[in-house]
Amino acid sequence: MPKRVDHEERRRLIAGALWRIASTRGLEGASLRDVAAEAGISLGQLQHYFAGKDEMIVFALEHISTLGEERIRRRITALTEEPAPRTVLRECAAGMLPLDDESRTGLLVGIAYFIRALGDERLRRHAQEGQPALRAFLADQFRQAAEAGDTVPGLDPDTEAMLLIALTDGLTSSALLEVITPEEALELMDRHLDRLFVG
Amino acid sequence: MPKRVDHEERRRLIAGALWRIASTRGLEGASLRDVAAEAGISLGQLQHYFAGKDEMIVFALEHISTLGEERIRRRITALTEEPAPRTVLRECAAGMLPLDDESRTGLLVGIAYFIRALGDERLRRHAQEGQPALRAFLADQFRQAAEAGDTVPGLDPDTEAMLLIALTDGLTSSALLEVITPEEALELMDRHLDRLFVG
DNA sequence: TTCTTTTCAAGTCGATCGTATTGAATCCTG
DNA sequence: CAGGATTCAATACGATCGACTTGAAAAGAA
Repeated sequence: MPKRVDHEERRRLIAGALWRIASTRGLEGASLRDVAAEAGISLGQLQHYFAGKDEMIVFALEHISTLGEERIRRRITALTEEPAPRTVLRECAAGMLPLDDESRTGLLVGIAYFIRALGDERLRRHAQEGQPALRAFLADQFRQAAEAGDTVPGLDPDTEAMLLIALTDGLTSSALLEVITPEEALELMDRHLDRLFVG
Repeated sequence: MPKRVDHEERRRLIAGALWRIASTRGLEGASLRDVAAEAGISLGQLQHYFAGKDEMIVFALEHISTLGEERIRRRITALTEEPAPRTVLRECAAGMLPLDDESRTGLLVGIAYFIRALGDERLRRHAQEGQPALRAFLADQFRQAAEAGDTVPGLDPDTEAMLLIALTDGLTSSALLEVITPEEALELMDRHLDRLFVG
C-alpha cells in the first residue's frame, strides 16, 4: 500500500480532523490521538505526516486561513463586476463573520491559535503578519469610495479600515458566544456602514 | 498556626497567582502545582482552599470581574459630577481596554475563560449574563445624549450600545496581539465616538 | 489536661500527554 | 529478482496532570 499516497491531501485530511476537535475543545484539548481517531487513522500514521504537534497546527492554520481568503474572494467575485467599494467592504466583513459552519469552525480555530499567540513571541509575530495587507486593502476601498464622493466627508481611510476590522472581530466574538446571532452581527455591520456612506 | 487564617483572603491570594499564570499560558496551562508555587504555598494547601480546579477558576474569574467593574466605576466617579453621556461612554470603553497591567491581565484571563465557554454550554450561559446589563447601561447613555441633542440624528441607542461593545472587544484583541498599541486603540475609539456626537 | 477541629505538608494514584523506537508490509527502482 | 525507500502499526517512555489519602502540627473547646 505505501508510496501511493498524496502527501498533501493526507495532511489536509488530518487538518480537517484537527479543526473539528479544536473548534469545540481548543488546540490544547486536541491530542494527537484524538485527531488521529477523528481522521480515522492511527497515531503512527499521523506522526508519519507531521513531525510534531506544532508542525500540524501551523499547517492546519495556514490551510484554514487560505480557505478563508478564498471564501471572501469568492463572495466578492460572485457580485456584479466592478462592485462599489461599499459592497466590497460589506462582503469582506461578511466573509469574516461566522455565517456558516466552515467560517465558524475556521474562526474558532483562529481564536484557539490567537490564545497561543498571546503568550508566544514567535507565534505573535506570525499572527501580526496577515493584518497589514487586509488593512491596506480595506483602506484602499475607503479611499476609492471617498474619491467617488460616496462617503461622508472627513473620513480617514486607515482609521476606518482598522475600525472595521476591530468591529468585525468583536461582532464575531459576540456571535460565537451566542449573545447575538450571526445575522444580527451582519445587520449591525450594515448599520455601521450606513453611517459611513451617503445615500 | 492553624485556624487563624482568613479563608477569603487566602482564596484571593491564590486567585492572583492564577491570573499571573493564566494571562501568559491560558487557563489550561495553569496547573495546580504551578499556581501553588506562584502563590508561594504547597499543593496541599491550595487544595485545602479549593475542592478542584474548576472551583478555583470560577472564583478567580468572578473576583477579577468584580475588580474590573470597580475600576470602571472609579474611572467614572473620578470625573466631574454629572458627566456628559459621551464622557461616561468613553470612560466605560477605556476601562474595558488593556490600558494598564491590571486590566490587561484581567482581559487575558477573561479571554482564556471565553475559550472555555465556547465549548461549554453551562459556562456560555454564565458568560452571557453580564452583557445585557452593560448593554442596557450604554444604551441609556446614548438615549440621554440623543435627547439632549448631543448626537447625530437617527441614531438607535441599542444598536450603538452593541456596536460600542463589539468595537471595544475587537480593539482589545488587536491591542493584546500588539497589532496596535493600547493608546491607538483608545484613539480609534475616540474617532468612533467623534462620528456619533456633534460638536 | 484531653479532645476535637482546622490547617496543611507529603506522597501516591491512574490517566493522559507528546515523542521516540522498532519492525513489518508494500511499492519502486535497478 | 534484489534491495532500498516509503508507509504505517504497535508499543513503550518519561513527564505531567488533577485528584486523593494520610497524618502531623497547632489552636480552640471541654
